[in-house]
Amino acid sequence: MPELPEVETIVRDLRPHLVGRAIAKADLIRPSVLRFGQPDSFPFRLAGQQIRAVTRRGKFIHLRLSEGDDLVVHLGMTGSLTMASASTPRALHTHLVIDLDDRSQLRYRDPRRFGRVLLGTPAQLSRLGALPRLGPEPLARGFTESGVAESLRATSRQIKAALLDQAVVAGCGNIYADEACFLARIRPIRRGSSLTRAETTRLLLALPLVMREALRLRGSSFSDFRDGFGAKGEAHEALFVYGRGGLPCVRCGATLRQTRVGGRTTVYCQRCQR
DNA sequence: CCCCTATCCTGAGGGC
DNA sequence: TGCCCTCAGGATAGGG
Repeated sequence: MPELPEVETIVRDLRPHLVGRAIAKADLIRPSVLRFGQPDSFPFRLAGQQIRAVTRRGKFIHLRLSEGDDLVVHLGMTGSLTMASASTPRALHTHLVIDLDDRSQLRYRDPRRFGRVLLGTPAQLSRLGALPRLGPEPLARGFTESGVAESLRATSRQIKAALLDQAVVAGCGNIYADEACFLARIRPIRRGSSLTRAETTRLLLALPLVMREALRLRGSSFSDFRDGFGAKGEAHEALFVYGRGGLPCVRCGATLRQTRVGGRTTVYCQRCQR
């Protein structure tokens, strides 16, 4: 599941191939993936526009286009956005293909279809609430002082459920929520209101740490994640707890406990994490 | 307002 | 081998 480090890996991969390129043609193979914008006019609106910038906000990828549009992509659970040559056969579940003026292609694929594509000017997208409100960026300067600590300590929800809320922290998903809780030695099932200031501080230091390390390793590829060229990352081999329920804790050797928080599989060490 | 659960969807993996 | 069942989860609608 692409979270912040995976999405950032893709953005950095794609940026040098996309910026400055013009869109020659767009093929919206499965119109239902377009959640904002008109499917019928979509190809005409994109054709001829130049890609000016490729950026990320939370788990959203933004292609800023020359006529003022943003083409926005969210990868959901199983989405991928990759460069390909026009001669490569398209994989099953490819929903959008964009031909560029250098005869390369940008392909959007998403078997499970939890992802989405949006097209509009930033004003249109924000005016009609097409994009959700997003909290601070964990990798931005000032993250630990951004007010996240206060919102975590103010909620009665389980701390991991709050971390997964994109309005609280942008870009955090199931993997790195578990990893950050482990590194901070905090039980993910604790209520936010039960955390001390010292504990929220540890958590807000741990989250960027685990994300930077995952970014260095080009993301976690459990089943579906692929970078901008279709290759796997290596961060999943370095994870402390995610996917390791029932296995020994890397720190103390105790058996890692697996439960559910907010409908998500959650793994933690009963001895290390209080 | 706040919190929680069900829902969308396909493919992988287990059991028999 | 093949069939059926369960499970994985990001975002969000709707209920309590």
